[in-house]
Amino acid sequence: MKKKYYCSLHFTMDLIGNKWKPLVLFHLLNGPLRSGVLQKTIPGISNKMFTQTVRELERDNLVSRKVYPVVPPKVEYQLTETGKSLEAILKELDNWGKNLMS
Amino acid sequence: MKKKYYCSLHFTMDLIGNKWKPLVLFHLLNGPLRSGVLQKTIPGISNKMFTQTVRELERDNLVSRKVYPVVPPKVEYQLTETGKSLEAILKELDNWGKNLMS
DNA sequence: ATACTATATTACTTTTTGGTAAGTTATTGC
DNA sequence: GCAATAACTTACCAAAAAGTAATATAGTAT
Repeated sequence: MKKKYYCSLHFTMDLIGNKWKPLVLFHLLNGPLRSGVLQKTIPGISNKMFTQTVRELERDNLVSRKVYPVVPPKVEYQLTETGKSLEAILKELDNWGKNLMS
Repeated sequence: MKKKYYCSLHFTMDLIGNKWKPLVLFHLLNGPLRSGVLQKTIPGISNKMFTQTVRELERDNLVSRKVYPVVPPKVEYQLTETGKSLEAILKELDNWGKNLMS
């Protein structure tokens, strides 16, 4: 570990504490998605931010990236086991928002 | 609501989807804290970011702010009912990080 | 040979975030 | 009357994040 964390929540926030990562992970809960499909499930995310977000999630071993050697390219993203371990939390966050919005 | 959300998780992330807010909320789980004490529980947060974070949490009704009319000033922050409803999630996020770090 | 496809990457600019340091307040204690 | 106190607030600047638009790739279909 490069950085020192004063508590484990701090570590968690460094991994998924931004706006887009939980959304990307959430949309992968039902199984792998092609890059383009995943991106379209998240209106408002720019091309650049999408790529950057999945790159970081891949680096942190929360999603895996599978490239099919075809043309035009086909790339699929799916949750790793670590990513899947966030399932309950992601659904609770979604539900919490649902209750609060209504 | 000003913004349109395409899913409730998006709404959640707009409320608490940054690095500091979950940390502030987490440290208030055990009860109200004075401003200075709360700030010191979060090493690395600057004065400005701290103030800004609690202001936004207050605006969004996740924490309440109680000012005691004394000199020097005394200000306490505590979770609102809405803030408390995040307790389980915050603890799970902390635990998730704990497992992953070790 | 040109256009089309999906998935990026890059350069450039704008916007947002964050840090530092100084100032504010109003009373008490010296 | 001056310093000390807690909790800000502000101005200024630097750094980081994010948006836009152009470009790359390499087969296949026209």
